[in-house]
Amino acid sequence: MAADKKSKITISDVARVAGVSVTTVSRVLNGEKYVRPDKKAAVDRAVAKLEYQPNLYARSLAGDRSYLIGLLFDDPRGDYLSGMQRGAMRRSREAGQHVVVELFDRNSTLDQIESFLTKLRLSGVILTPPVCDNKVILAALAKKHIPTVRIAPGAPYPGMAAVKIDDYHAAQKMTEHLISLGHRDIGFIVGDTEHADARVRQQAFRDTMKMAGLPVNDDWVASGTYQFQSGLTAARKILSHTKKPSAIFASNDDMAAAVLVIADELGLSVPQDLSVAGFDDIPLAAAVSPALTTIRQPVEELAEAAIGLLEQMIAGEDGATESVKILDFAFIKRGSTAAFSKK
Amino acid sequence: MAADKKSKITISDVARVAGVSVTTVSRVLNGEKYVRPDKKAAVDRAVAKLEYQPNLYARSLAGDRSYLIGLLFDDPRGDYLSGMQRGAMRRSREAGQHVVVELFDRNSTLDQIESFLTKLRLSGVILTPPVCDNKVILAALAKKHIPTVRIAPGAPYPGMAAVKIDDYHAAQKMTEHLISLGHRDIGFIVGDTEHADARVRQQAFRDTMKMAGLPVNDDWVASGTYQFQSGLTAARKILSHTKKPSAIFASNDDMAAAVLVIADELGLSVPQDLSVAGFDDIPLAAAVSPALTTIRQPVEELAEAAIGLLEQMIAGEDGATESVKILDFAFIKRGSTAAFSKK
DNA sequence: ATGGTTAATGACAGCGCTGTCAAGGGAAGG
DNA sequence: CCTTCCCTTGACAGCGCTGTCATTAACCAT
Repeated sequence: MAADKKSKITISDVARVAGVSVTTVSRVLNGEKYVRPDKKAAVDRAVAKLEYQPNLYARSLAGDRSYLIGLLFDDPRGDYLSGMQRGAMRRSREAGQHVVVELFDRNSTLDQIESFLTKLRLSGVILTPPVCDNKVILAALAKKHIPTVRIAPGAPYPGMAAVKIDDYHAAQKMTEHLISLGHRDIGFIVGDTEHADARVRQQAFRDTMKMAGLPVNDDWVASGTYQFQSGLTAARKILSHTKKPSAIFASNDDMAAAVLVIADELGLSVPQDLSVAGFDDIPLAAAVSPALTTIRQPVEELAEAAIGLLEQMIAGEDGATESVKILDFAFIKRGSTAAFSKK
Repeated sequence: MAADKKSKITISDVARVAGVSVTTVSRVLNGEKYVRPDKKAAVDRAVAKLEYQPNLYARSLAGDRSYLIGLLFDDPRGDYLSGMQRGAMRRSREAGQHVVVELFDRNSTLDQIESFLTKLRLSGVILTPPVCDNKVILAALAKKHIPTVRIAPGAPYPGMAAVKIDDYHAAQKMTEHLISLGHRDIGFIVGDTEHADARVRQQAFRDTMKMAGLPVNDDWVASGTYQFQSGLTAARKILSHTKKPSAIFASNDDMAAAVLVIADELGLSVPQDLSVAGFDDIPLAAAVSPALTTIRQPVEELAEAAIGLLEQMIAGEDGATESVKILDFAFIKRGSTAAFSKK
């Protein structure tokens, strides 16, 4: 197209070309009412012709708001993060916002957080687990009245929206799957209980076992941290007992993959001797052998939905603030689970 | 619209408390010279006392620069991205900058890129593969004179710094490892040749084989895209021939993991019947069974170094612009490679 | 002393935009 | 025909900071 338009063009250039005042241009840019259609058209034409780009910083300074959305996280599993970002960015672009990422771990101080927030004056924030349940951060956000959407949070937090899948239902479904295959001795690896979802998944497992009239043997329940390494330890612990379960349900795929490795070490073949189930459907799940039966979380969609809610909140739509959006999960049957066969 | 907390404090509040002019405060804030130590101290004290946070947008507007660093990528492997970000963020925070992430794939238009750049007026940009070799993006960045650091780029680009490991040397080392184990029939899976590193790794493999006086059998060279899926196809192709190689070197871990799966399918045991080598040392590499012998890229360090270089470029240090920083890789020996045993 | 530098500081004018307010014009109401 | 009210528009004053320039103090070398 036009090779180069160098000197930065401003709103007054647009005003001149469109034959209106800068105020009117500003109105059009911000979609305010009280602008006659013909003027609006003239402005739109001028904007297009000049390839005008409003100065983000001038807008932010004058309007006392920003066009930046913060995505705060604390070292989530890599694949989770990446999908989340992809979704958030795609949606933000449409909304004229940009995504600033920031890392907060449990060592972050209140000062750091407040400093970050006041400095960037974010127009909205998305919190991923486990930051979404970090009291300090939540309080700081609430105090500053920053629109916030939490992804897969634990307990609700007043004034903040949330997006999640139904972890309980999903974990229940997986447990039922194992039971329906004839397994009665089922082990479970708990995730990082700082994440609310880890607690819910465990609860669902226990409830479902109880409903089916099956006991949960504590020898076969081990706690992990959602990390692969922790899965190794947990699996070793569970499979060290003379009487072993015929199936293990791990709270996420990383740990389920670890079970596979330990089973291999112990000469147990999966799924003949041991069925293994995971959760999340990260790429790894399909990459291991046998591939993992798991639950798919629509990660990108979660992020997109979060940005959508944020937009509504920023726009001041009342309902949005307290809404909780639940997206569908998918049960993925692969080779790591099979019917129980006594031997 | 709740009446908010403490009224925002500005630079003039600081000036008043410190008993100096706003200009002087600004000088201290920006580390300019010509400020007497005692005044500087007074300002620092006032800043601390008031917990003053400069308004990012006012600074950007007035100073015509931003405090935002862009991290552009095009769907890199998840683990790579996550490490990259962690490193970039940690270092940026120290430098008072923030990281904006943005996705650019091959469908992004020049318009989108220019719009993004002029709107955010980034103070610097980091490019990850394969965006770092995207002509369109590079040209846009160069035209706007935005300080840019490329990570693992192909050919050098004038005016831009780069950070990388010595891919050639690393791939050479891996090839030598395989040869030293007694393998003579070695297969190779090429990565996405849009990434410069994929081309270099392949070249190193071929050169090293030649140096050792070993032929490269084209039946055993297959091309992939760095994705796990493509590794499946490539491995199937290579192992479909009657005469099979005794080792396969995949250009990254995802594809190496795929080789493991196919080997299992074909009843080949690793490493007894087939040695498999990867590259990158992503978490998956240690999670599969047997764990992969691979090359570790110091991803976070690469990102940190990139931000460091960016800082220098932003500060206007001459040498920085053209510098290429090479970080060390590490050779990781694990269970997937073993001495050749004829059978 | 005289002039020539360099160091240290402040006054002030914007940066490009939005919020506010005042004003003009028409439709509706009396 | 005059109000009243609402729609439509533009002038203008900042938002909080930095760049520029003028000014004074301090220091050297004549």
